[in-house]
Amino acid sequence: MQARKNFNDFFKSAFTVDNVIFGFDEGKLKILLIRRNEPPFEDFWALPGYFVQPKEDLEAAAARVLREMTGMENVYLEQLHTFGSPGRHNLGRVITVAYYSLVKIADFRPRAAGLAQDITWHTVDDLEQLAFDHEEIVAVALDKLKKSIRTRPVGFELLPPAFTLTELQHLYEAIWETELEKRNFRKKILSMGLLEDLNRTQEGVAHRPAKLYRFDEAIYRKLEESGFNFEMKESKSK
Amino acid sequence: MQARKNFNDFFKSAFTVDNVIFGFDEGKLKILLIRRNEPPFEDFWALPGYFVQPKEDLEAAAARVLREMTGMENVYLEQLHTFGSPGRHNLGRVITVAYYSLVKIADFRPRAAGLAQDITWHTVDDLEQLAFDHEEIVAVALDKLKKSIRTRPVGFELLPPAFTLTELQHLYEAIWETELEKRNFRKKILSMGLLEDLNRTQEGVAHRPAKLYRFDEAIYRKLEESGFNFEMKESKSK
DNA sequence: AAAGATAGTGTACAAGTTACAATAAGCGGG
DNA sequence: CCCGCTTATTGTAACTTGTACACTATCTTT
Repeated sequence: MQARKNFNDFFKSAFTVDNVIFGFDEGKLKILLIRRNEPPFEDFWALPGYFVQPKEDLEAAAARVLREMTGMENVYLEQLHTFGSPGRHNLGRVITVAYYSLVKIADFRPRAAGLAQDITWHTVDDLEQLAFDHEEIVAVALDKLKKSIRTRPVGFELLPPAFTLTELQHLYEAIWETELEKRNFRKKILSMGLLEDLNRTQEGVAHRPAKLYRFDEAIYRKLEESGFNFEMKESKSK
Repeated sequence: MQARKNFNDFFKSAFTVDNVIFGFDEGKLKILLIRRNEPPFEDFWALPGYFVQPKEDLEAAAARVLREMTGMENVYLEQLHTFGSPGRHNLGRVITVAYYSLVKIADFRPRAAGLAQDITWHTVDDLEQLAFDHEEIVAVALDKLKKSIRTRPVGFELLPPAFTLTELQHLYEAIWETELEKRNFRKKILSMGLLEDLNRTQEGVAHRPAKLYRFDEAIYRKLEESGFNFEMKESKSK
């Protein structure tokens, strides 16, 4: 096949992590983008990302980027896909491990500090052209998110600790780009027994205030162990 | 944050692809392993893998490894997860992009040729210790496969072009490590309309021969476009 | 107190899932 | 050729889940 090589003879490549950070606000699904202030793709919006350090674990690198850019810690973070086409970066070969995270947008405090870069939320259905292959990465992340909220209770990561059923429904509708039937949605989600009624209601709304719920993760863990499968369906109806 | 660096100052790492190649034979789920003939982990079984070449796409590298090791082409291949702990390789930092593939084991012709290495199938439920972190990679692949056959008709990739319903059922049972109820399994899979009855039967068996079916991918594509979702459930019963 | 807005709820029908057992079709041996 | 062995094939009733659909309740504002 080929002669035995010394380890250091093998090709090495730069590698980064890029983070698709999802948030939910004003009834819309958003992602956090950073405006580049140096070439290549200067002035384009891009996914937050950075080079992985020599002794740094991949997930740690993704968490670091998240912390440095947004000040947020302990948020939902999961590896998505690795993108490594030889031509994806024009300064040389860069392989990127993409992560996606789900954050409560209210906790976001942009840490623009030393960066002098814009960091802002963009609604996903009207993105301009992004740097590098980041549009493709976002597309893969969206696809993953759509599947993910179907089979795991991750949607709650995008909502505040106390939320109304209508807010939760709007979240699903925004991600799936469908409309769901109110009574059936409530029946389904409540029947799983994962929501705790907080016996509180919304305040400051000009109509009947809705009850507030929280997601009970402890119960979910217990149910999961005994074979329970979370599952929501995109029904076809209005 | 930090001074602007020249691109070439960033840390670089070696990159490999590793391939979890699944097959199904004798009613058991198997994976293809290669016995290492050089340190580190000399004489340990390992996943087939190799360094990614400078201008090579990741998926192309995975396909190349598959071809070189097994002679197989055009098989099901999908990216699984990227493993990059700083300590996972003791000669230096090596990041591996793991792929998994599903092959028809009957097509396998080991190309041991120049390699002088053993390449053999191992049943997944009794693996010895593997090289590097390959046990973890296999575990992730197994997990993925279990989920995958539930929601996409990929199981057929592991079966010969013509198969019986019992074989298909055994495949699901092997992967899920459950037993399924015969009548309900058949009803479910046939009701999807994805199987074409070949009007042929098994030969050379000492009992009533079973009908042979094939998976009709064209129909699946059509159904998928119109919103159909493949879905099989691990029922709890025998 | 009336208007405006959103919250909250029940029921009948359809579709899908589950549990369960008897008959059919080949082969091989006597 | 008949019997026994082995696996293949099939239906139905009870139950669970999904779907379609519209009215009343509660709060705020004027």
